[in-house]
Amino acid sequence: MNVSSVRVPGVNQPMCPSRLVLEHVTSRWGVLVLAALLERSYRFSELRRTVGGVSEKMLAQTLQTLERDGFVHRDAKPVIPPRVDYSLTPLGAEAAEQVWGLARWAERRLEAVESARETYDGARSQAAPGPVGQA
Amino acid sequence: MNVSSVRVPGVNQPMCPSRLVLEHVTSRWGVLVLAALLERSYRFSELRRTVGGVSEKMLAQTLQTLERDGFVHRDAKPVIPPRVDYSLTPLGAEAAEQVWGLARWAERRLEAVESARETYDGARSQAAPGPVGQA
DNA sequence: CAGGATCCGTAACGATACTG
DNA sequence: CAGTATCGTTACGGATCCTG
Repeated sequence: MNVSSVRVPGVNQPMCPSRLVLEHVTSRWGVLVLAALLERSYRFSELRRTVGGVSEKMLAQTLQTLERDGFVHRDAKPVIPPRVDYSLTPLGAEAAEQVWGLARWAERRLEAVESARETYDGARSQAAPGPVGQA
Repeated sequence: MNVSSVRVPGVNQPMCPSRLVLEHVTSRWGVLVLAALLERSYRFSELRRTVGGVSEKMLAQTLQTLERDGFVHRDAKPVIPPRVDYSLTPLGAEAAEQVWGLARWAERRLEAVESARETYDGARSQAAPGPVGQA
């Protein structure tokens, strides 16, 4: 795969298919769901509480996407009240470890990034004096 | 960092800051820009052509975000017509290799994912008979 | 040529209500 | 409990115009 292999004339056209997989696992809730399931399996609303801040709709949608891609296994027990357990497949565990690795890298370099941001923002406020203006 | 460290009551609240870094580097154009710059430095519209399908606005925005995070170096030469070269900082090279690694993983597992999707889609069409209905 | 400002359509997202 | 359906909002992304 090389960078030029994209194909996006108008809007969200296909582009390279692996890009889609990447977007699924790095999606806002995808990362958190994978990370949570890396530890153990969860039920739906249990997962919802654990992740925190995710709507039912988005959680369901995220789980379906991840299930369709073969990353999570959905175990729906035919009981009343319903009980559904979600867990990682081997492929999903791989995915989870990948994104978790990336997340840990981001965390390790967070200080460097924040430092860079301060430098950047500082340099910009020189050009456009703010409350500290030395006019 | 653990999954519960998120904080998103209403909308796009802060959550864990490393999540932001992750979103920047895995963003739609962020990945492609980093990947492109991994090979060599580029000028603005050169990069625009290389990535393909990115609008001026989004490319500028992506580059600014990446520059602010300390991932890309912006070298604006004071000439007419303007010439601006973009390249990776050491930190940016690290980021690029990380996401590139993830992208390559996605590519390696693409077949497994697509196979999983077929299984998933196939199973669903059993429940809701389509054009192949065996009624 | 590099990019800022503006306008606008789309689609992602969140909240709520409802169903099995 | 585990979702689906609907609706309103928002912000993301693209096209265009314009300036240094």
